[in-house]
Amino acid sequence: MPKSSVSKLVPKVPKVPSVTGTSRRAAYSASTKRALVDVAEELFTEQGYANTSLDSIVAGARVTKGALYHHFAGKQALFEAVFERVENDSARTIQKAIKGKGDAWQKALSGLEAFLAIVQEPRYRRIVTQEGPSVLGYERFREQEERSTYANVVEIVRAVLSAGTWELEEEMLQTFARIFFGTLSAAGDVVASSEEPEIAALRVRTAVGFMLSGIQSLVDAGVELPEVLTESIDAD
Amino acid sequence: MPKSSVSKLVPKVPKVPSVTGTSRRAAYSASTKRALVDVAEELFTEQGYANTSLDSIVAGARVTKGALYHHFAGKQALFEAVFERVENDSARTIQKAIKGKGDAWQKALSGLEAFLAIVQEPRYRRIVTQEGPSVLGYERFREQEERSTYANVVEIVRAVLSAGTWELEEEMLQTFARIFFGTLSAAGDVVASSEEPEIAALRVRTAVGFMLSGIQSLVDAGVELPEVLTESIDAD
DNA sequence: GAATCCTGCATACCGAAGGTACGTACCCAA
DNA sequence: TTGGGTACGTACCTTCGGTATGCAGGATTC
Repeated sequence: MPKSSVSKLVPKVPKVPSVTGTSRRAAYSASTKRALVDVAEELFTEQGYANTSLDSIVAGARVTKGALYHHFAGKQALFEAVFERVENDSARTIQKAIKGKGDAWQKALSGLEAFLAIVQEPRYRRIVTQEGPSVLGYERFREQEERSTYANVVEIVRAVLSAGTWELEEEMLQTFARIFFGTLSAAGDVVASSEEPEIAALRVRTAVGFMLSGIQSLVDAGVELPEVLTESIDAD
Repeated sequence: MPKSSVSKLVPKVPKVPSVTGTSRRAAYSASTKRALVDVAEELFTEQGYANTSLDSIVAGARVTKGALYHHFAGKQALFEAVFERVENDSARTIQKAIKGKGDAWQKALSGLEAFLAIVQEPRYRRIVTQEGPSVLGYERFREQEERSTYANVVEIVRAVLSAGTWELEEEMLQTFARIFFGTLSAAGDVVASSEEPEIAALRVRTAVGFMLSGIQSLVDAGVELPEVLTESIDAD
């Protein structure tokens, strides 16, 4: 579709740079970059990574591939930018939810609610949960995760497990956080893929609360290690 | 690379079909189909789905694309065949591990061990965990999962939770199984991505055993619902 | 056992899509 | 005003999934 005339409308310049703050040119550039990420996020969410062509993205952003390859190294780099933004947004939302809650357990429950809400968002499901590991590769996926949503879970787990009187080594806490993160992801998945999210959320809260209260009772009782497999622990 | 002469070696025909059992032709056909799945599994595991070209697959199987498209509808269908085989193998391995163990908790622990071993296999990590959801799409991914590895987890959870005296509705059990499956997947992931799998496996057993024993203590005590969020349950 | 049928491939080709090389307009500084 | 470099646009290349078609040779029928 040759539509080469009137190739770009006027983007909204956030502020008026008087002398040498942000130049006019830089503002335009940032705007088109944002537009590319916006359109990419939308199309990736709707159609998936493989089924979204760069042509459709640049068409949606009303630029050409030259612009895209000026701002990003390639399709994967563009996806990574989208991925980071979704993750950062999600992490901020969770952090807001757990901030100010005094009790560690209250934090945990608030965090659970926030996480359940986020994981139901189509963009999070598609871009982070579904396509993230495949497109970015497992290594980069975990790296990115580590710095955003997962970090919140670590803090929650740390707060909860620190309530007990026993000392906990960092490695063990990381392990616990990782596993609990998997628990939460699956929990969110149940809700998100359910035909009745409300009812499913009730069941999920029950199940997770079940596991949590089980841990809580152990922490309160001052139990240090599960008796179930005490024999296999002495090698540390 | 034109290498059209001597295009195929003699495949091993399993049995001699005397009258109308399995014809010679059909044996050849099944052999080339298996060869395609074999090579595809190997290349998908090593390079991932997107980075593996059909040309390299058919070259590895010493056939052409004509053969591939005769046996499979396309690249995705070939992946699905590989996926199914990996899942079925894994499910069988787990089932062997938990068979014959009398106690429900012994079954759970044996199943955990088997699952941890499987999820460390490169082919399972890459094909099922990493690329499965993206390539097959979430719907088909869960469908396939439902019939194989996940089914074992459901049985284990059912056995464990039936140990209590309380009755449990099916929906709640499914929810619990899904969440616990997520827990196990994350647990396996920790081990698989660790630089010291042996030590990581110890920590994982401790953490999962922790959660299990927490549940166990509640089941033994006859607790029906966690007190933590009793107020949000009465809507069922 | 000869003619026929049909399966099981091979060959050649097409179009889409990611990526690249190069040209250019225009903002900014001097 | 002029040089320079950023921020794109344009044209093209290559790879790869998919398709249409041809054909050989084992199976079937008589």
